Amino acid sequence: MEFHERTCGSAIPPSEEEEMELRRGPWTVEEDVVLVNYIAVHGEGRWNSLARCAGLRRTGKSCRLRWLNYLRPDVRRGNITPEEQLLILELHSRWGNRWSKIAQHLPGRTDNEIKNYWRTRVQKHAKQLKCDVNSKQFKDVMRYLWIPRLVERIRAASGTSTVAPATSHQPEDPARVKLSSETSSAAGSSSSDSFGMHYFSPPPVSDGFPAASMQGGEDNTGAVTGPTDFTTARWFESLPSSSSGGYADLGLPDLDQGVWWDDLWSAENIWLQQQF
DNA sequence: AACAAAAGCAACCGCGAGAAC
DNA sequence: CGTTCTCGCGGTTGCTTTTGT
Repeated sequence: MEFHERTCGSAIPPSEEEEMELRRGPWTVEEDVVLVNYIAVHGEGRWNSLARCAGLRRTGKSCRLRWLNYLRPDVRRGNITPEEQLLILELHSRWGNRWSKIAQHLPGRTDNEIKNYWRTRVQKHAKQLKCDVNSKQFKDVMRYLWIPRLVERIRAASGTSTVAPATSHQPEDPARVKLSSETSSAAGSSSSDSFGMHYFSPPPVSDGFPAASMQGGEDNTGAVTGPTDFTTARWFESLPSSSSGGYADLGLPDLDQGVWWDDLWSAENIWLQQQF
């Protein structure tokens, strides 16, 4: 990192009084414009001096956060796709709450967005099941119900028998096509590679999830362990499919719709009682 | 239609790591 | 080598929007 003071150039330096009154709370359109324009000319980084030089009465932190989470051109907004849900579940089982690390594998998604997704969607339903998100019970639900269901949906959508890596273009999703062409500037430094790397690295046969997942944490090295010897295709093929009387028989509603959850979880509760 | 509760999300905070001085 | 500064991460807060009554 370099910490040389940014010279302010033409920007009018705020007076001491102004500097004392740092703005907080929601950003205005005007502030956004200033920040975007400034970064377009000077680039990002050195956020504190950037904030000063741009004439923004914000902390460097605030500017950085606004840029990374909202203003960056490659930020993706909108619903988390089933592919992304699947990846989040998998990577979280691997690394725990390492949101930024997880975000590196979801181009255009921010750590904040993934964190919010986890807290609002996943943790909520762990609570509904009266169990901890890190508990074996909940992970079994994810492993045996949620993830297979997502995989099934992805397979159904793609019309193929294998899970297409998220980097493979899906014509119905222009955003993804766009993103995949922008991977060099996307959130992760190795986004195209890593995203396709082990799009969904399936659990070892022995105990389902990778070891870390059952301890509710991350591996000590923090390293991506890479695809297991149990290939995606093999694991995927082993899953029950709708045509073979799989989870579709539970009559689970659409995963993308909020309403499906309650039904799903009640169905899962029943199913789990039968299984465990 | 009005209100309350819940959900979703943007933004802030505290902390630790690492580089510069 | 200690201090200062910046950055980035994860956790949390609180405002806004949506949903339910």
